[in-house]
Amino acid sequence: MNLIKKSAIAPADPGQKAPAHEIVYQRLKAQILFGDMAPGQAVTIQGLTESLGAGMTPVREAIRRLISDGALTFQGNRRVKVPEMTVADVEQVTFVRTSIEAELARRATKNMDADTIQSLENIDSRLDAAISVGDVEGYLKHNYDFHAAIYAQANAPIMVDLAERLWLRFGPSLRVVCGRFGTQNLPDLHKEMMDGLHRKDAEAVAMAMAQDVEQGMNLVAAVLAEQDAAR
Amino acid sequence: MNLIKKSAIAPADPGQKAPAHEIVYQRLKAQILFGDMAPGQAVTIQGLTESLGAGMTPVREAIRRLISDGALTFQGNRRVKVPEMTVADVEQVTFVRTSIEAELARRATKNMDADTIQSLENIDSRLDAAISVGDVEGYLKHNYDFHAAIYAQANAPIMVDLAERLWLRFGPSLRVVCGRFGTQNLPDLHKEMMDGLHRKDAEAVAMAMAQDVEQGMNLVAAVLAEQDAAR
DNA sequence: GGTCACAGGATATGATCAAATTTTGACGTG
DNA sequence: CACGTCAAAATTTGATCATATCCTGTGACC
Repeated sequence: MNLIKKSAIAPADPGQKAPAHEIVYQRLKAQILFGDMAPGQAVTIQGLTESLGAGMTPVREAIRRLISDGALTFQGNRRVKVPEMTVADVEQVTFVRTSIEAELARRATKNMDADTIQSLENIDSRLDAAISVGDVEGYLKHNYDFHAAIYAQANAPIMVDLAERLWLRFGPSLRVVCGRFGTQNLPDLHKEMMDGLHRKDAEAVAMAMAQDVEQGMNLVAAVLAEQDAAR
Repeated sequence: MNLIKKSAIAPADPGQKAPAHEIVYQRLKAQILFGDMAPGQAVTIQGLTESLGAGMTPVREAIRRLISDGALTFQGNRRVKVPEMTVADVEQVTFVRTSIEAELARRATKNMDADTIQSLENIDSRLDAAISVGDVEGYLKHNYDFHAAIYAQANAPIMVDLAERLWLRFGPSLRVVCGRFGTQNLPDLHKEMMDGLHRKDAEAVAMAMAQDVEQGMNLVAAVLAEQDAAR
């Protein structure tokens, strides 16, 4: 029997149970969500096999999933790139996000327990800290975590799945927004949400969520319009 | 220029430009949407390579895309199957579909031209014909086409994409509904939509669409509840 | 400016390895 | 003696890789 294990590419991986294509997918997803990818940037299979140390097949599968998610686009010729949103795209995303995420917030409020509220407070503190020191990646991560932690309480996996898919679409553009405005000038309504959660006022939380979403999307739209005008 | 075309495996297909994984994806999607797949049915890669005459890689990629679409589920053990919806799932799908598809109908009404209205009438006629003869597959196809043709006018690709994704989720269950109730007893509000389209009354069309969606989803929920009760 | 060859990259195949399910058989118990 | 339980072999299916083939865009050359 062959006792020599195959070359372990991933260094120091505690949970090596997940298949390679899953790992590749998660890593690419994180890169897209948290701003390592710029809109318009080309994505090549062979480039990823090197940078991620994985084979072609897992990378191909991960890319297909991300294309289906809307996180990458397939440009007829068989090249793949990070999509560049248009103002019309932002408008559609805004409509759907407002609808879905407000409802998720509403449902989450009803299931919310004290422990989760506390951990939300913690996440929001870290978020504020990241904002104050201009840590863009930290801002993006904690902001995502804040929303995700709320939605996780909604007990609505399908809606969460759809919401996540939409985040993947505007993730790269959010990075651009941060580059343009800096983290200091990114308002949010997290405090209002926390108020509503403490009071168990589902409608207040839903409304705050809707406004939070709209505010964020408006910033994205503004940057895109600015870019269009400059061109 | 090379005038000799590459060996065409598929016989007599004018558009042989599509790559294998795309063809496999489209065929599986159609099978899921139009009822060739039963909820709970196992999907094996090797089975598909045989039944579709394709290699493993294209089949794998198509399956990943469909998993991302929610049309198939990945059961931890790395097996794949057609998902079985729960009542809670139906409820979530209903909420989102109502919101998105009503809005799509609203927007489509504003862009609707006479030719498209005519072709909608034609589709609806074929739909009625399929209903009256109990042609389940025809019913599913034409019903889908009717909705798709409306949404195509909305000029909102992202929302259409999301809507399509939701159709893939409940497609297999719809087949079960037809098996339970027959096509005769499946009401719809297509006539009301057509009325609204002729009058260019976007709100009326949106409301009819919302009711149509809700009605259909209620049937699915009813069948699922029945199955749960029987167990 | 048009054509052709070349290079980079994507697609597709089959082989090989690993994991999970199913089959099979042995054993103990009622 | 029949049956149920458990375990290990065998088979089925999934995951990954290396390689071959094909497409697309580019640049050299006429």
